[in-house]
Amino acid sequence: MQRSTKQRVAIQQAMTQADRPLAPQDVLELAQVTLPGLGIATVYRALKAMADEGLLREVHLPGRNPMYEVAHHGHHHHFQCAVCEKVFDVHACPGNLASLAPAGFVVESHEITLYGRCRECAA
Amino acid sequence: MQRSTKQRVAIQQAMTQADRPLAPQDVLELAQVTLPGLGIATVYRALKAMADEGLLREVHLPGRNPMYEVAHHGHHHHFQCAVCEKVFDVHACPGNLASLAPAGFVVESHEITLYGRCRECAA
DNA sequence: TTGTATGCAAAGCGTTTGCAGTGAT
DNA sequence: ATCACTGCAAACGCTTTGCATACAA
Repeated sequence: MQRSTKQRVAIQQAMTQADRPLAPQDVLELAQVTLPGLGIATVYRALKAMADEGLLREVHLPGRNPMYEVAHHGHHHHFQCAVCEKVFDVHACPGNLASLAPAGFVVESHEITLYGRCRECAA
Repeated sequence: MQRSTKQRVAIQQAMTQADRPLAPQDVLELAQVTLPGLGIATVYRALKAMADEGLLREVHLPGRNPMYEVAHHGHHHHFQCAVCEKVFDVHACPGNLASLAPAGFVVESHEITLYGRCRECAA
C-alpha cells in the first residue's frame, strides 16, 4: 500500500486546501511552498496513485490538460472562469439530457462545463 | 490570402466528407488516400489557417486533443461514442443553464458533451 | 518572378518512465 | 533490511517551428 511521505502529505494538503480542480503544475507550486525540493514527477505519480485509491478524481475539461480534485462529491459539473482561469464545482445539473442525442444514439452519461466570470472576477 | 494547393484541397475534402469533428491525425490519414505524400505539419498548418479563415472550427472535448469540424451555423454540442470513439454533432440544447452556477457567478456560455453509443455501435 | 506553401527534422510542452539513491516501515 | 518512494534526466506523444525547396499566382 501507500507509504506516508512528506511529499504525499504536502500534495494531499494542497489538494484539500484548494478544494477545486488543480493541474499538476498548480499542485507542485502549492506543495513546494512547504516542500521546496519537491519534483514534478513525484506530483504526477502521487496524483495518479491517489486517484487509483479513490482519494482524488481526474477532471477533464475541454481544451485543458487533465486536473485533479478531491473525490468527495457525487455527480457534479464545472465552471471555468474566463478571467482567472480557475475551475470551480457546480453542484447542480439540468438532467434529462438523453433526449438531446440523435435517434438511435444511446446516452450513458454527460458532462457540462459552464464558462463566465467567477464571484471574485465578476465584481 | 490562401493559395489553392492540392494539399489544402485534399484536407478540405476530407473535412467536408467526414462531416464530424476530426483530429489532425484522422485528417492526415483521410487526405493521404488521395495524396500519399502529405505531411502532418501541413495538415496542422492548413487546419489552423482554415479555422482562422472561418471555414473550420476548433472543437475541444474533455480529455481529447483538439479536433476540427466544418464551421456551420448555430449553437450545438457533441456526442462521443464510447465504443468507436467517434464524435458527432448534437443539434439540441437544454438551454437555461445560467441558473446552475453558484450565486455571484456570471455564466456566459456552456459546453455539453454526451457519452454513450452511436447508432452503429448501439446495434 | 515573387512569395506563400510544403516536407522534413528539430524543438517545445506536458506527461511518463528508467534508474540509482533515499527513506518509511 | 527491505522495498516503495523520490529526484533527475531521458523518453514520449502531440503540436509547432526553422529551413531549404517547390509551386501557385
